[in-house]
Amino acid sequence: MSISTKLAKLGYKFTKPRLQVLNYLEKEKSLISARNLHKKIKAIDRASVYRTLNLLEKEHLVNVEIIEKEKLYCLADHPHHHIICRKCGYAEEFDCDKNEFKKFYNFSNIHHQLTLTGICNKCNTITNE
Amino acid sequence: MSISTKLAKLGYKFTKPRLQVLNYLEKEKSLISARNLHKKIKAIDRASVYRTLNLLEKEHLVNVEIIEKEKLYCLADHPHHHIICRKCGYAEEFDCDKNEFKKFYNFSNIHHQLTLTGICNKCNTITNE
DNA sequence: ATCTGAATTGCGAATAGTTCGCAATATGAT
DNA sequence: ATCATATTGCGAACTATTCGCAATTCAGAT
Ligand SMILES: [Mn+2]
Ligand SMILES: [Mn+2]
Ligand SMILES: [Zn+2]
Ligand SMILES: [Zn+2]
Repeated sequence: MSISTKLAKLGYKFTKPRLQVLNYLEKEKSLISARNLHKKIKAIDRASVYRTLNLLEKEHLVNVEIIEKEKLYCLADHPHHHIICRKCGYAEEFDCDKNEFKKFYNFSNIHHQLTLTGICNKCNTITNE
Repeated sequence: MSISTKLAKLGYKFTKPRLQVLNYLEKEKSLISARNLHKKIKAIDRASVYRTLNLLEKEHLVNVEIIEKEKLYCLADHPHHHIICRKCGYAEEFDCDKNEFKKFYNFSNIHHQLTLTGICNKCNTITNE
């Protein structure tokens, strides 16, 4: 089921801002912040970008990672996380095994947020030459 | 080696604000934010609390988790993470196996940030009664 | 113990990401 | 087409954090 269909099923109206944000996220292969998303979609307001991303987050349709207080988003089409270069922001995905976190009997409704950061090969080379 | 000794070794001055922050963190069994730390140590300035925590973070002497855009700190005396109740903020620790993240050959100097959130037993009971 | 230069502090102003209030507009059910 | 209401755009507001800078404190040398 496409994400826009999911949104409709959840009772949300299918508006131009939402369409544009979804379109962009579907193209984007990496992580993107609200701020950069807004730069890319100049036609819609900053607040609408934030509101749409919040909605997608609430419905678990995007993954969120926080780097330096800024939320970074990508579509949650499959369970995964990212490792992000602290120098240049380059990101790679890796799969996520949700079962890993089943062991916490004292809590229910467990969510998890895992972010790895490092220095990518390219930046490492630049630094050391 | 005590943390204050470590700080001295790293060339930092041993000041009243730093002492007070360290003292408080050593007592604290849970996670605490800069804001709440400042409430507890009224004698020192907000900016000094932030500056000390940043210093401790840079030197890897505290663990940091971000919940709703606020950084939460605890002493990094042993490798661990927390699972935090989304309703009341109650936190439990769990051990961390750093070797888990060695597999990312394309990155060096890997750091990781893992945060679990859930609803604790107590809050779960309250909600359903 | 005093001196001294550098590190650190406190203060208030500034910043950055995000949210809010509200009037105007777009949506989709009838 | 009409209508109720969900959503938008705009600017102002909010919150955690940082910054600039003068005043203070620290630690090492005398
Ligand atoms: Mn991704
Ligand atoms: Mn802890
Ligand atoms: Zn890089
Ligand atoms: Zn709770």
